[in-house]
Amino acid sequence: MAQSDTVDRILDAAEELFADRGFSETSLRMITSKAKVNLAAVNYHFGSKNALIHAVFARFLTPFSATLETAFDDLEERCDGKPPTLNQTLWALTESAVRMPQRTDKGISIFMRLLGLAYTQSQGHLRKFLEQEYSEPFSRFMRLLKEATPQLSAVDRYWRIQFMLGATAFTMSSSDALRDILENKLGVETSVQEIAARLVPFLAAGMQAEDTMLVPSFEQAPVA
Amino acid sequence: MAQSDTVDRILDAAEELFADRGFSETSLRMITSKAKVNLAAVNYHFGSKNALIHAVFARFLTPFSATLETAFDDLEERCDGKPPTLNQTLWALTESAVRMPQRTDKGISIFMRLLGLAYTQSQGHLRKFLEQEYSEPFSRFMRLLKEATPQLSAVDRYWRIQFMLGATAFTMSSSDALRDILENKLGVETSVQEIAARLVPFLAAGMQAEDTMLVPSFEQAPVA
DNA sequence: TGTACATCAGTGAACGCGCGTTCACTGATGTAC
DNA sequence: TGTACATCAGTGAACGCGCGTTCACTGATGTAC
Repeated sequence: MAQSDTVDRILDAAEELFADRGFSETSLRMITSKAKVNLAAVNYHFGSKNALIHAVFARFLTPFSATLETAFDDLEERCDGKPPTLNQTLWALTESAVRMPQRTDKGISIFMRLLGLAYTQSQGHLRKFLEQEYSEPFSRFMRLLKEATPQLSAVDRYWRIQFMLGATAFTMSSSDALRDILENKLGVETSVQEIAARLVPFLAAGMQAEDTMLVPSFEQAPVA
Repeated sequence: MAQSDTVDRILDAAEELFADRGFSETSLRMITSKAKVNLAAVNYHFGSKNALIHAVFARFLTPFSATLETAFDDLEERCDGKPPTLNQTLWALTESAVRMPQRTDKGISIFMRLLGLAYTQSQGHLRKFLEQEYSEPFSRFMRLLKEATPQLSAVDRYWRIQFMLGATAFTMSSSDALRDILENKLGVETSVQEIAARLVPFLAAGMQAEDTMLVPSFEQAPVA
């Protein structure tokens, strides 16, 4: 074995296994045997299992957040002064994700599934790590969303952003399984790009929905 | 201790811990000590940890699916012959969930969070169990969605249903945490009912979005 | 150029721990005769 | 009414196992003099 592709082999194996099975369902023994590497190598190179999880995220999030920053820079420049629209903002994010240099062909779906898991599995250490390292592009995205939806109250906007995150994280995080079902049931193949192209209009429409609380038979129409 | 509230105490404790931390992060020792019950009692009454997980789901899904069936019956009767609208269908589901008799005040959010986890954590046995036991109301809901959105192609509808499920499962599954943030940041209290009241218009708008693929700078506008 | 030492990637085996599960047992209650 | 037995909920202690981590060690490469 060459000198230190060991680190990369561990990261590759861990990334795929984590995406497949979640963090606590993936043992170091699975990772090291998939990576064809000694069990102790993980602790030698990374220090702990948690630190390995952080490294897996850092490897794709660091370049992604850089790409995203420049995409937002470009967008704001093109709009000189005026705030970008919701569609433009969502597409800037989507494009950045799709255009990221991929290590493998299933790169994006692994990447999305990991993000979904980060939100979903209750790994306190990971959430803390992500907040520390990547709060900046996240806040910027939130600011752009805010400027693109001035008609929404803060509370409405807050919840609709959660709905968007949910639809995205959930769909992308199970997209391999979903795509399989779709291919079997409907005989259609779907790329991540195509899913994104379907998702963005859905999200944009949801974000901009009128709050018509004309509800057939609900006890009391709640706050508008 | 009385004769067999043991079973219920185990179910109560398990339900709450699973919702908080996920399945594999919750040990039988946590459950039995929270329930103030002997460790061996879980295997005595349920047979295994997996069977306990199934029992937790069955306890709330069985009455819920009954409620849902009658809600759909009512709805279809009221519409006599014509297919119910998307809004009516979504509200029938929402109302059934909200109206379910609750064991505790945080009943619904636990219930929603468990459903989210079921989708999200890769517990093969659980998915199999749910498909076996509750496929009927699920298929019926899918059929109603189909009839309420005749303008959509099968593929579009498929993906948009995934987006809806994602937004719902994700939001509801972390709704306690989200609500806390909201109360701290914006000083607003939000009930599950209010979240639902915000979610339904978002979903309906997303489902009925026009597929305007007028995209600023995406390499190739994908299939419509 | 040759020797001594330091550094570093990697290894094999073991560590202690918490896990789900099992097993022999208890003690209360119900049933048969 | 009294005795023998069966049933059943629950218990305490232990089982074997897989986990993340540690530790003493190896062997190759680089550096100092």
